[in-house]
Amino acid sequence: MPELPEVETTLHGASPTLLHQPLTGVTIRVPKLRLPTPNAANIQGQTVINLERRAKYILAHLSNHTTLLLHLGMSGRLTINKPALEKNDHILLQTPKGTITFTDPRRFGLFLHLPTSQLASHPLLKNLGPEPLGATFTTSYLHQALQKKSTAIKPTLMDNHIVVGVGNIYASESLFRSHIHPQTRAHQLTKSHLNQLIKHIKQTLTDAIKAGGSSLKDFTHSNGQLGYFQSQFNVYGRENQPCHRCQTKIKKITQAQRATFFCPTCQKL
DNA sequence: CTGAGCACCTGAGGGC
DNA sequence: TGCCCTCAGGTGCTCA
Repeated sequence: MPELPEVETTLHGASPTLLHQPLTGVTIRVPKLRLPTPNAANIQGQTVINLERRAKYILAHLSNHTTLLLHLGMSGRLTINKPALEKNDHILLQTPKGTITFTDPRRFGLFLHLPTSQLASHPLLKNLGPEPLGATFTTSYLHQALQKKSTAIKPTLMDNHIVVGVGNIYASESLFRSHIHPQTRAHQLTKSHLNQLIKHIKQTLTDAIKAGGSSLKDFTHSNGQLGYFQSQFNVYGRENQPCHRCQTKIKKITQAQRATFFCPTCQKL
């Protein structure tokens, strides 16, 4: 999937087609993604009055006090004005500016239609931690949040209760930049470690957003262009290749059933 | 409450 | 060519 930078890039890519536009055509071609999909008739004709991102969700607020909640899952993608309908094109949103197609082969994505007033208390949203790029994601917050966490820092960074939007790629990349070993127990990190970590999470995500998101197998910009942050990865996907900093071979391990990449020399336990 | 493991699902790529 | 295995960006549920 798309991690936070890809979601952010997708949102910006789709915005000119959707924002302040009426949804003149809505086609929903799949009964359920991760959860059942809504009835197109309830969405059609509404105008998109605002677009925002929360964690990896894209929220499209509609004129009738309802909101479309979109999550790209692992393999979801939005494309503008796709020339032909293909397999796994699940949802089409048409406005006078163009058509947005939501494609998601694995169907781990989400498309829900909810009253806007219910968003804050919705089970998927109510327990989310702070935004990594927000002002409340600080060293003292993280220190407090990790105090009782004896789990390894890498999977902990991917826990949405602690902080949202840090996925498998950027967790590894941020830890590398911070010189922190991914297996370090979260509560053992000092404030100085956490200060570095916060700084590098923000920096890594910001760099990736500037670069237009990473271009992994299933991700392209909404306009079809490829992001190029991928070429800047220091550790992710680089098993056995030399560390950019010290030439040691990058190691791959498994944590919480997910691949973790790190440099055993630069990142000490 | 916590942490570990499994679940959802398709498609790409490697080995034989 | 084809079969089988493993792996992939996420995240919520169940069970011990």
